[in-house]
Amino acid sequence: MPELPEVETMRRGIASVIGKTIQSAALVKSNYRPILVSPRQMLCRRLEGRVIVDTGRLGKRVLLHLDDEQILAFEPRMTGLVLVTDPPNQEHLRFVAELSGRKSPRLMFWDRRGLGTIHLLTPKAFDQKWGPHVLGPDALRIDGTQLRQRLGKSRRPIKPALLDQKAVAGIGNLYAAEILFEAEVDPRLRCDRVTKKQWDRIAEWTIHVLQKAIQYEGSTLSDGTYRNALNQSGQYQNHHRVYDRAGSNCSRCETGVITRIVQAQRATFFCPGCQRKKS
DNA sequence: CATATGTCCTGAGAGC
DNA sequence: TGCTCTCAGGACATAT
Repeated sequence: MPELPEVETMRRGIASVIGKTIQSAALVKSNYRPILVSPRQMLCRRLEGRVIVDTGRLGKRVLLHLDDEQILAFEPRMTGLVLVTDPPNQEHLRFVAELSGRKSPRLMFWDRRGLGTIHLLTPKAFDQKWGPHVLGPDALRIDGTQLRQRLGKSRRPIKPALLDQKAVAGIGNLYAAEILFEAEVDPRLRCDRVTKKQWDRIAEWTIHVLQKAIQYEGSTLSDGTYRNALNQSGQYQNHHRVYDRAGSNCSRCETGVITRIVQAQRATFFCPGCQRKKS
């Protein structure tokens, strides 16, 4: 489940496409749900001949900035991968762009479950769809004041609130759990009862946890889907302290047992010993 | 407006 | 062994 660290790793992994020209592009799967590709018509033709001038990331999306100012955006959602090497299989390959260069480089989008999206957007359309009025600040640049402004009056529990991309962009289910563990905040605590100090701690640990996860090239869970651009597993799963560790002893308080609960239809992992509801 | 729930999708793993 | 069923959680549509 690509969240910010996995998407950032993908972005870094495709640096070699910068400066290359898209010679041809094709949507591979004819049965790919049309709503997931926008525009439905002409997308590939509008790409042909364009130069990729830069890569970027917006929350959990990989961006390619083109020389005509259009932006090609890949949104991996659950199982999507942006690749410059062979995908895990041919069956779920969704998009291929042939690029200029001696080694005939390719840029591909592979997606086993097919929930991911591909968008080609003008700057104006991009802003309307994902501008600052839609998405919150990037999680790597968040601070406690911003979090408190955006969530401090909410009655939702803090953990599902951190998944709200309008509040802060890039955090998903896995890292929300890790962040709250490090910040020692109970995931069930209502936002409007989180103290200023706690918001600061949550923001600090958000940046720290995500940076660390980027260093380890993201988390490859037991289904093995997530790979970096060189088709290698991430390593941050070996550093998870709560996620998918129900039943283990807490690595911090040594007396607590990591517990799995369900919040807003999503699994939450935490240590009831050291993430106690306070304030 | 804020918040909750339903939907899409595939394949791993559980349980019989 | 082989079948059926549940579950995983991105973003967004619809309901409350």
